[in-house]
Amino acid sequence: MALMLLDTYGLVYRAYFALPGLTTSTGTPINAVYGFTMMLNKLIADEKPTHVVAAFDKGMPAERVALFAEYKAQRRAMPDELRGQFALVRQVLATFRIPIVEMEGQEADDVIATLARQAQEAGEQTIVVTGDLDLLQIVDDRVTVLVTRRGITELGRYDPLAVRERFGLEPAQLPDYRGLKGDPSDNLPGIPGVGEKTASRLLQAAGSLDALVSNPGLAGNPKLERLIEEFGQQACLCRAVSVVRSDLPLTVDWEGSRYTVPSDAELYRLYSELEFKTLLARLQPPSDLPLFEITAKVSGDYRSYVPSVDPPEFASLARELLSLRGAGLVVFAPIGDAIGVTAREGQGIAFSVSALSRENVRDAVRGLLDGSTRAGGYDVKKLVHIFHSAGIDGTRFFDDAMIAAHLLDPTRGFADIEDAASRFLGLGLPGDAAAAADAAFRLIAKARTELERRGQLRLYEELELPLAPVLASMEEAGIAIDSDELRVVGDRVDTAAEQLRKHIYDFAGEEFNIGSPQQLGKVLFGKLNIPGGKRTKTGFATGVEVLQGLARDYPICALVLEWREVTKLKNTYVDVIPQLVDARDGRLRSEFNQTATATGRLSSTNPNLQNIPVRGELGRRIRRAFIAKSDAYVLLAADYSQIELRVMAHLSGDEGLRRAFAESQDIHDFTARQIFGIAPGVRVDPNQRRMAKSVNFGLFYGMSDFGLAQRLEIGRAEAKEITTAYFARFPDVRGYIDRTIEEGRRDGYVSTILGRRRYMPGLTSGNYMLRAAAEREATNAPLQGSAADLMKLAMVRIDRALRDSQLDATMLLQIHDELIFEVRATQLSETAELVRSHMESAIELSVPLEVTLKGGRNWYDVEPMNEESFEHV
DNA sequence: ATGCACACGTA
DNA sequence: CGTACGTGTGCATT
Repeated sequence: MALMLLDTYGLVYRAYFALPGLTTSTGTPINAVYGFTMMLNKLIADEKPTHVVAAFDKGMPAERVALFAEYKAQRRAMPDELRGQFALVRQVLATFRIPIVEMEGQEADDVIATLARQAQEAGEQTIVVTGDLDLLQIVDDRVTVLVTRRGITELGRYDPLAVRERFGLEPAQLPDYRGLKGDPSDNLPGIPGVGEKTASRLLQAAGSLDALVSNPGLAGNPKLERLIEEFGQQACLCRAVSVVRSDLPLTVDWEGSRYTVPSDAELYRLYSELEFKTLLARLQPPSDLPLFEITAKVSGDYRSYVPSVDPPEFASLARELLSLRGAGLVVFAPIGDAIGVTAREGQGIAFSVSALSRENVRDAVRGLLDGSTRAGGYDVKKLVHIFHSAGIDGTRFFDDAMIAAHLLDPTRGFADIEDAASRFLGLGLPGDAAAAADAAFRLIAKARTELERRGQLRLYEELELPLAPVLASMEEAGIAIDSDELRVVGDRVDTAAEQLRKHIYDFAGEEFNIGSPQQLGKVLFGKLNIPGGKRTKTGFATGVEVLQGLARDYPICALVLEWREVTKLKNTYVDVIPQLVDARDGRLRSEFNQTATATGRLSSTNPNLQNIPVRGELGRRIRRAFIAKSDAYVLLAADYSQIELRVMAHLSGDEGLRRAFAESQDIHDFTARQIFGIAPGVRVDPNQRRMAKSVNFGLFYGMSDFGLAQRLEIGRAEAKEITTAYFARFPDVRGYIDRTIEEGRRDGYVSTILGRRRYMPGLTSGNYMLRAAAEREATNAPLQGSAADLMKLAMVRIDRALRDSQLDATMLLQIHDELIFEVRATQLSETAELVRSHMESAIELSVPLEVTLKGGRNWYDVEPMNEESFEHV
C-alpha cells in the first residue's frame, strides 16, 4: 500500500496565495479550493496512492503554547475570503471520499507524524504533502515528504538524501536546526544572528543542539560562543516547539481511507457547483443532466445567469433577457477569463470565454449586436481581441469606460474595472463578470456626462475611442524578428560580459557581484579607496554620473560602466525577445497601453518596444533583428522632427521660435546663434550647439538654472546668463511657461491642444519641493500631451486611409513621435507620402510640422528617403 | 512571492 | 534641483 497524507491547511493556504482572486459568478471566492483541487488531482495521478487521508489542525495547539507562549502569536488572522473556502474544501474531500483526521488541540503536523509512524511500523510507504518544511524531520526510508514550491503544481520531493543535500543535516537534526535559526512565521526567535548557514554549520560541527549548549566551545568562534551561552535555552525552547509528536492516540479506519476514483457524475456535480470550468471541460456531461442548465443566483444587487455547460442557446437566451429590458446599449466587460454583459443597471449576464466555445461566443455576441444595439465596454482593445479570436470583426464600440475613466483622471492607470469602479462609483465589486459589466455600464453614463461638461467629448469620441481598435490591430500584427541576428549580438555581448567581469575581478582583487550597487560601492570606495564616494541612504552612489567622472583615473570604473551596458542589453533585450517571439510566425507582439500615462502618451509592455536602444552602437544593432516579413516588404519609419519644440512655438506664439521653424532651420543651431549672438555666416561651435540643445530640452522639462548648470557642468552664474539670453530672445516662451503654471494653479489642471487635461493639485502645495515638482510637470504636460494628441490623431487617420486604399501596408509600432510600418517594397513611396501627409496635417499649428521618412529592410538599416527617389532602398 | 531601491533603456 | 515611461537586478520582506 502507498499512503498519502495531506497537510490540508498548509496546502489550501498555499493555493490561496498562489492564485489570483478567482470567484464564482456570485462572488464566492474559490481560488484556494480550486488550487487545492488541482493539486489533489495531480497528486493522485502522479503518485497513485492506494490510501489517502486529509489531516486538519483543530483548536489551539495547547502543548506548544504551554511551552512557548508567543508561539504563532504574530500570525495575522486568516483572510475572510480564505476562511469561507474550508467548507468547500471539505466538500471536495467528501466527493473524493477522502477521510478527514483531526484531533482537538493538535496541529496537522502531529497527526501526520503519528499516522506516518503507524504506517511505518506496519512496514508501509508513506508520502506526506505539505506546504512548509517543518515536516521534513519525519523523512526516512519509508516516509517521503513533498513540499509545495512556487505555483501550485510544483513540488519538491524530499527523501533522506535530498534532506542531506539541502541542509547538510539528517532529518532528525532539523528541529535542532530550526531551534537555532528560529522561524519568523511561527514567531520563534531562535538565536539572534544565527541564520540558515550558521545553524547548519554549527550542527555539522557539534552534532546536536544539546551538545552545543553544554559545550559552547564547539562553535569555534568567541562571538557565537557568547550567543549560545546567552540564548541557548531559548533555542532549546524553540526546538521543543518544533518537534512533532508521533504518538497521538489516534486510530484510523484504514479500509475507509482506501482511495476510489469518484464517478464522473459526482465530479460533474461538484465542479458545476464550484464553477470549475476547466476541470468541467475534461468531463463528459452525464446524460441525465439537461444540456443547458441555467442557475440563477443573487448576490447583492447583481443577478447573474450562469450557464453551467456549453450553451448553444446562450445567445438567444441572452438576447431575450436583454430585449426584455429594452436594451439600446449593450456593455461588455472582460474580467479574468469571463466576459460580463449588461444592458441596464443591475441586470448583468455573465459568460465565460474559456468555458464557452468560440462559436458560442460568436453566436452570443452576434445575437446581442443585431443592429439596433450599440456596443460599449470596459477595455475595448481587449474586447476587440476577444471578439476577433471568436471570428467577429468590425464591431464598432461607442464607449470604453476604461478610456473615459483615464481621460477624467489620467494621473492613474486603470488596469482593471475594479480600479475604475472604486474611483468613480465608490463601489467595491463582488468580482463576478455580471457585476463588472454593470459597473462598466454605470461608469459610461457617469463619465459621458462629465466629459461633456469638461468639453472633452470630441477628444473621447473622435480620438481616443477610434484609437483603441487601431492599437488592437497593431498588437495583432506584431513585428517580424530575425532570431539569428539577435544571436549574433547575443554572442558578442556574452563574450564581452565575460571578459569584462574577469577584468573587473582582477582590478578588485576579489570576486563579487558587480550587479549589486551595495557590493560594488564597498569594493570601489571601501576596499580600493577610490575617492569621491558616499551619497544615497543605502550606501555609495554608483550611478553613471559618478562612475563616468572616475573612469579616466580609475579603469575599473570604465569597465564597470561597460559591463553594465553589456549586461543590460543582454538581460533586457537579447535574452528576452526570443522568448517572447510567437513561434507560429516568428513575430513579436507587444502591448500598447492607452491608459497608462499622465500626459496622454501610450506606453508599451511585454516587451517595451519604445526603449529599444539607439544611441550605443552595440545596442543599436539589436534593431537589425526587427525586420520586414519578407524580401517583398520593407520597414517604413516616419518620425516627427522636433515635435515638442514646435508645439512650444505654437502654444507660446513666440515670434523667434516660429520664425526658426518657418525657415526650416536646424533648431539647435538657430538657438545657439540667438543665445550667443553668432553672426550669420559664422559657424556655430559644436559645443555652443550642444549647450543650446540642452537649453531647448530643459525648457520643456521645466528645468532651472541649477539643473542646467549641473547638466552642462558649468557654473551656476554662467547657466543663468545663458537662460537670461535665451528668454531675452524668446520672451513669449517665458510668458507661456508662467501663464501655464498660473492657469494650472487657478483651474486645478493644465490642458493640451485637444483639451486633454492633467490635474495638478501640487501647484498649490505649501511644500516647496512638491510645488516645484508640480510646476515642472505642469510646464511639460501640455507640450508632451499635445504632441501625443497629434500623433494619435495621425494614427487614426492613417489607419483609416490605409484601409481605404489598396496599399499593402501595416502599422506596427509607435514610439511616441515615430511610427513604424511594414510596407510592400513596390509601394514604399506611395505609402510614405500618405503617412507623411496625414502626420503633417494632423492638426494645423502656427508652425509647419515636419516628418522625416526612412525606409529599409530592418529597423537598423532604415535610411532617409529623399524627395526625388524613394525607391533607392 | 512581493515590494522597494537602484540603475538604465527610450522619447 | 529636467518630463514621461517599463524592466532588470539585488535585497529585505511575507
